[in-house]
Amino acid sequence: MARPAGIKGKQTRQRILSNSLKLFARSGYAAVSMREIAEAVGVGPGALYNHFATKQHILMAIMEEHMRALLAAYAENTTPANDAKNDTATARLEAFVRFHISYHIALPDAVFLSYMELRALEPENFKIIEDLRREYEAILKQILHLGVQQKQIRVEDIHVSTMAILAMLTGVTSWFRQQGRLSAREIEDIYLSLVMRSLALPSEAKQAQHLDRKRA
Amino acid sequence: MARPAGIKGKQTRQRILSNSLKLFARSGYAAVSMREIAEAVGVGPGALYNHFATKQHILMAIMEEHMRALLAAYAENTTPANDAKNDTATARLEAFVRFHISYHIALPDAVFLSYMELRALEPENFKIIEDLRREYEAILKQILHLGVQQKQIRVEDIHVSTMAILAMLTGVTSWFRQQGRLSAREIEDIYLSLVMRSLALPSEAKQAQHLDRKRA
DNA sequence: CTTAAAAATGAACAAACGTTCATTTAACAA
DNA sequence: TTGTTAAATGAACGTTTGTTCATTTTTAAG
Repeated sequence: MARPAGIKGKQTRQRILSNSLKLFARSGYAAVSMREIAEAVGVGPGALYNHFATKQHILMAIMEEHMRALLAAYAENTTPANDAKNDTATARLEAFVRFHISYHIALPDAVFLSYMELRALEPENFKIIEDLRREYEAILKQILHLGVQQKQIRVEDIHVSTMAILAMLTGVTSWFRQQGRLSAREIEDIYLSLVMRSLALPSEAKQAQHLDRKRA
Repeated sequence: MARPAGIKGKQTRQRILSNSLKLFARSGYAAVSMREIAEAVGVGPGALYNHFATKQHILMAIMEEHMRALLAAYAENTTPANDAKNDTATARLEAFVRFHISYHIALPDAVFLSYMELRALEPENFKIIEDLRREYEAILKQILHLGVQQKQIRVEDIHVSTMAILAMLTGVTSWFRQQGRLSAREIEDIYLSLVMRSLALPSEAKQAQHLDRKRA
């Protein structure tokens, strides 16, 4: 009887999300109008409301899907097989740093938006995204905890170190350009060295020397 | 109703700036209306235009005054007398980190705003603020250059390291709360340790070797 | 084909926007 | 005191805002 959830509809929904993401990231949520979004998608203003109840719902869908995709990508990156190999804090830390940098370089708009527009979320939506964010932060925090237990790293304060390292790593999105002089892999290596040394990891010097030789 | 007694223009100007700063930092430039600002200041909407030509002029005044104050504060912090003592990159780096953290903890709203609302600036205003920002970044970059020359630090890439360290330090504003468990000085110390180790300073390397006797 | 839901339209709405302006008042110099 | 000006008012203007809705078109099942 009823028309099954049209494939055409899902396509438009995706186009609304991707175009909104671009516009929100460039100009900010409050500065983008529904008419701008509609024009970018190539539909009339009213069509947007067949897929999202309000402008806020568009923002929330972008943020929530991004945060869940981020957590899912990390979970997949850290399969049981990989986790068995990465039984030391050092190995897990390296895996985390590489994952974080590469993911953030690949999706700078979504990362930027999810950080910048938290304040545009209504309280109940804010709470949901903030919880997902804390879940992600907890991953790194646990790695640092493990590292301290295993006496592989030394830090003054686990919480502050977690926040400091995440800020440093996420900051890559503010200057990285796809056509720049450094490849994604090189940037990974540089950030990894900075992080490893900042945590006073024993193998840090070895790693840094290795990179020095490669560069020279 | 009309002009209240004992109120001077300069005072109102300052009140407009400070209230706008609070509102812009909380909700974002585009999401704050001139009427909201006027209400916070305690005047009618029209009164704002006796002091600023447009809403954009208010934002620009806040940002430019903040950036110039930041540069002036660093210049004052680094007097010729202090600079003579701090003739090593290590000493200058410590001074920079302590200055940056304490300044950013003291004025989180202005820092946050000047970083978040760059995109709300019209092109010519954007260029002015971006130049001031680069001027500040150049301070740290020069310190790293000096450190490399003096062989006091070792980094894979000076530019990336500069951006990474600044992102890490500036990130303190996103989690620091005045009533938290750590004092400003303790936070300074923690960030300083992270930065010093991440740049593989000789004194820190020695400690790292101590922890890693096998390799030493 | 018929039918009914899904999707898109674009005019319309009330509210809010940044800004203007004629007007009134406070402050100060002469 | 008088004259001038900076400061404040609040209604008003023309736009733009997010959203709604009657209507039409598209799609696919029966």
